[in-house]
Amino acid sequence: MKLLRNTLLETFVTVADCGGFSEAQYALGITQSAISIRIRDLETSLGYRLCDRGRGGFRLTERGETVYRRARDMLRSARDFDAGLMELRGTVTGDLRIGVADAVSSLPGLNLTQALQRFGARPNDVQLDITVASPAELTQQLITGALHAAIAPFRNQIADLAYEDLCQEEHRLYCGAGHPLFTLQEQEAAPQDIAQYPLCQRSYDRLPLAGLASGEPAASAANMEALAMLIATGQYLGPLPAHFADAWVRSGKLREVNGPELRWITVFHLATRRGQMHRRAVSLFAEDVRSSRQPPPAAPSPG
Amino acid sequence: MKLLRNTLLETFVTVADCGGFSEAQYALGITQSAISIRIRDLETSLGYRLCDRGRGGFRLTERGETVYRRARDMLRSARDFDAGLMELRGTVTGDLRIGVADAVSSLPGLNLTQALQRFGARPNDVQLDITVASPAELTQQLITGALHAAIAPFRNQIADLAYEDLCQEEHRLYCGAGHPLFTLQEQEAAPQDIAQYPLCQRSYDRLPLAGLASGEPAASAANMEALAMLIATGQYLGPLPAHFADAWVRSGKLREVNGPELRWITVFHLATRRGQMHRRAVSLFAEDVRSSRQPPPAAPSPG
DNA sequence: CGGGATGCATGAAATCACTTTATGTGAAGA
DNA sequence: TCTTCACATAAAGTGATTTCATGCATCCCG
Repeated sequence: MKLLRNTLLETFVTVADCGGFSEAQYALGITQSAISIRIRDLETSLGYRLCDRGRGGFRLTERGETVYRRARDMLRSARDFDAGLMELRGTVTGDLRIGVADAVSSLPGLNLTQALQRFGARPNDVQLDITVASPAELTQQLITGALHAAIAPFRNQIADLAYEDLCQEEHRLYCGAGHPLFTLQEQEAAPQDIAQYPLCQRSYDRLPLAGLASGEPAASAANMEALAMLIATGQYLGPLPAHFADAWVRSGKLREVNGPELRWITVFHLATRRGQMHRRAVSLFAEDVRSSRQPPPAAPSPG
Repeated sequence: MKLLRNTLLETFVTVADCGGFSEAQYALGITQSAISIRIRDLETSLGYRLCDRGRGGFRLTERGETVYRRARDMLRSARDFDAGLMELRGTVTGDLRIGVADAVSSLPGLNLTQALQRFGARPNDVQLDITVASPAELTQQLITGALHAAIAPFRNQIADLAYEDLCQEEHRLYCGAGHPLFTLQEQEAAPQDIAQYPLCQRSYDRLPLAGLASGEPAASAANMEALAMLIATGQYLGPLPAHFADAWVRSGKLREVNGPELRWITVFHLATRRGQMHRRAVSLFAEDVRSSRQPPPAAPSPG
């Protein structure tokens, strides 16, 4: 159902996303001709040009950029509005846009796969959309309404959002084959030993490696897999979530650096925009996430 | 221009406002027949009944109430969205909904009439809408977007809103003809004398009459004119803005009660929702309000 | 209990808006 | 120069909306 929509604006946003009229005709399911007319009509009623187009390429004008951003956000909240009205009927419909931090799938305290299964098993007609991004980006998107819920370690919490503790993640320090500490057997490395080696970190959300990091890390990566590769080069020491590094350790590519104070705990949260919970799809998903938490592993049972 | 609108929802909101189909046909400018069809279509696509109607009267259903509130708010922000796009053209259009505290027109530090004149003299095509309400109500309406700007003494300031000092208002204590203190000539009344008489106050936004008020005021009024009438009965003492009480004093209906600590200063603010200033109509109005402030009267020049 | 008035629903015809089909235009590239 | 590409435009078809005319149920009044 589409109540609060506008064909012209939707066309414009899709065209901007597709980067041209001819490409957009497949996304919109109408002919290029119709798109041309719609954009012309939109420009006419606005009174200014939204994009330069033609054989020379497609480009939004400055105003077009502004209109694009506003229209995209507005259409999103219009979809949510529609979904809210539909949910009064009792059914659960609309978009559910969730965002997660990276490597969240192997988090020991939370079985997100199970949560998604449970949500999908409910009688609903919801269009799921999952994004992976940094906590800062997730926060931004929650505020604008681009996301309904997000799961990540939110170090900086915002008053406009509601946070709920989900589980913990343990970070440890690792080195790769070829690193001087890699061959060190069983012994603990002293803090001053460690401090002399270059570190690598995630480009956002740095752990407080107090005393270790001498200023800026020598290398950084936005992605967890990429960070692990950096460490595996043997050139850097770097922190990784234990659950994520396990596979790398088992395959012999990484090795934990033991030492005092070399383990950190990060708390994962479920964040939602306050007042967003009235969307049933959102609150149901939150419920499914909660019930998919797993008790912390009380020492792995010896096989 | 109307870009992001929905005929069905607008019809429903208008019908709800008008309290029936036949009344709404004049407001909407279409026949009752068309209204009937629109409401039916809306109900069909939503899947539930919005209102009971017929010769037996018109009444929103419970869901209808919810849809009404949400639709009203959504349509308002849709109008603002449209206005924002139009303003990119350079013209100033759309709604400008402002709210003021009561008796703001005679405020000595601010010539609101002049501000409105200046705004109206600008080349614009803005539909003005002015409401009078209590500071608390104004705050609420600013948050929901029902108002773009408000002028009042905002004692409790909210983080979501931006406040700007405008001017001060002096409150004094008054009594009416027939009150024991009314005949007291020129002398000051002692605090303990005053404390024995019943007080009346505004039902919201009470002044800190520390030491005077023995608990709750004996009477209260939501409206300044009403409060003045209460005082004029001679039964109560009560605070009023000096500029407002002047006319009453001159006509002999009220008289100031002199005494130590019997004058209070209230600060008037211009409040807007943060991020609302990008609407040009709003920022222009704010400018006009600012430039219509008047320096505090440095003792009236003797004629 | 019956007549008139009121408030809404419905069917058919008219109107309006939007889409497609077919073709034109102008720039880039061979 | 010729072809291709990306969009613009005209004409005609299709579908959705509106009005007009009328029907139905309820309420008011005597």
